[in-house]
Amino acid sequence: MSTPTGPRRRADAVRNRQLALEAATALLSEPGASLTVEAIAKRVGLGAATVVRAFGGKDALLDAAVSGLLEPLVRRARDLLAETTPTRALHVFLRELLAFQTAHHGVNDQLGGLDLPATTALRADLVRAVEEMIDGARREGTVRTDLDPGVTTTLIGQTALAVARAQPPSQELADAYLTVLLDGLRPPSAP
Amino acid sequence: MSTPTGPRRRADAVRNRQLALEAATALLSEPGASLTVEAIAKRVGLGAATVVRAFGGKDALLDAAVSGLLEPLVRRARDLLAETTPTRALHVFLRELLAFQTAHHGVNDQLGGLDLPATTALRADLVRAVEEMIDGARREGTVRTDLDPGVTTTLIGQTALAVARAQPPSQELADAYLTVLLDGLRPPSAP
DNA sequence: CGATAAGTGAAATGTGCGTTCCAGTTGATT
DNA sequence: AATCAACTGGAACGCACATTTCACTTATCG
Repeated sequence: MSTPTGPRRRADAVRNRQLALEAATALLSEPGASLTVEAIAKRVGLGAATVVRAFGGKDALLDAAVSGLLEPLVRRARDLLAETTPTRALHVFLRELLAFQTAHHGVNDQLGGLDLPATTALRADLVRAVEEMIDGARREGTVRTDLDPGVTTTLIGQTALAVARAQPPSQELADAYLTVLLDGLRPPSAP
Repeated sequence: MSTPTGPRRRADAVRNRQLALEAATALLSEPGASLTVEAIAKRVGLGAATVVRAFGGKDALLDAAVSGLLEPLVRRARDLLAETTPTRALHVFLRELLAFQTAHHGVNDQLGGLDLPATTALRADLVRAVEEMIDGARREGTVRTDLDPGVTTTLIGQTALAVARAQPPSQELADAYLTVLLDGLRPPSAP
């Protein structure tokens, strides 16, 4: 496929687009951030119009920002699945997922009414990867099989969201979640 | 204390106030409900102004509605503490708490930026009751003691919230949560 | 350079929502 | 029935945001 030659893009516009993306990404990790276009613009000394235009709308900007955060996480999940046993992948990944949610508190908070296609797709990838881990772990006998696999996945996802919503989010709380979740997911009579 | 004699209150105003409260309460249990003053008003055929005036503001209306839902739950928690052992109270109450969240999906969803004093107070009561259950259950040896009690309470509360946010909320999911949570909360080497 | 299209941001516009106004209506009291 | 304060709801207002406009600026290229 050939890169379609659109109208010329000026270097400063490209740089401003990058600045806006970084500002949005930074705000996503701050608990009380307002996440308005003006707030994002002010953070890098741009006008609101410039920020919006660079992405064609606020939704697209946030979609890009969230996707940028999610992408490495999805890659990590896939890598773990390839490198190690499902059980170990599940344990390691859950720890990292909860740490991610603790660090990027705002990622799932104010995003309710927005249309974020790339983010939605990445989330689906994440769910698929976790399902694979659970499926494998069940086969290995380290995860209980008396629950529906899909329900188990949802449970894990919602648990991750819950960590992000705690006030304040703390690593201690995330650790407690992980401990309880993993113990609760074990087969009722396993070591 | 004597009831302060304010201006006369007409019967239809009292009735409309009640209608508005019921409409708000009903909307709180509907997943996709918009929860705007207009939506509440339209539901009972009143004007938006009337609905707002009856409570002195949207926040006060929702505070009353949510409190009305929460009150029986708090009473139930206290009753269980008085009637039975902490362990049994914890198990029974958790099941009912999750059922409540499943039924009243919207209660915690769109309420972020609002000021709800009565609701906040009731929530604190609820937290206190659950803390008491956990404390007692720990003493009875049915809940693990390697986690901070406060963290354990937060964990339970966030789990309840997570149930409400699932799409769609189902009793099956709530049951799965309960199973995993209770198994995970047991001391690592208990039956 | 000089020409010109791309880019910029302050201000204008549009939208959704809670709240307030006010002219008209209605329940209560005598 | 007559009076009057309480009540009502459509319209106006205020506010917070996202988005668009447009006169001005600036990077880019011959």
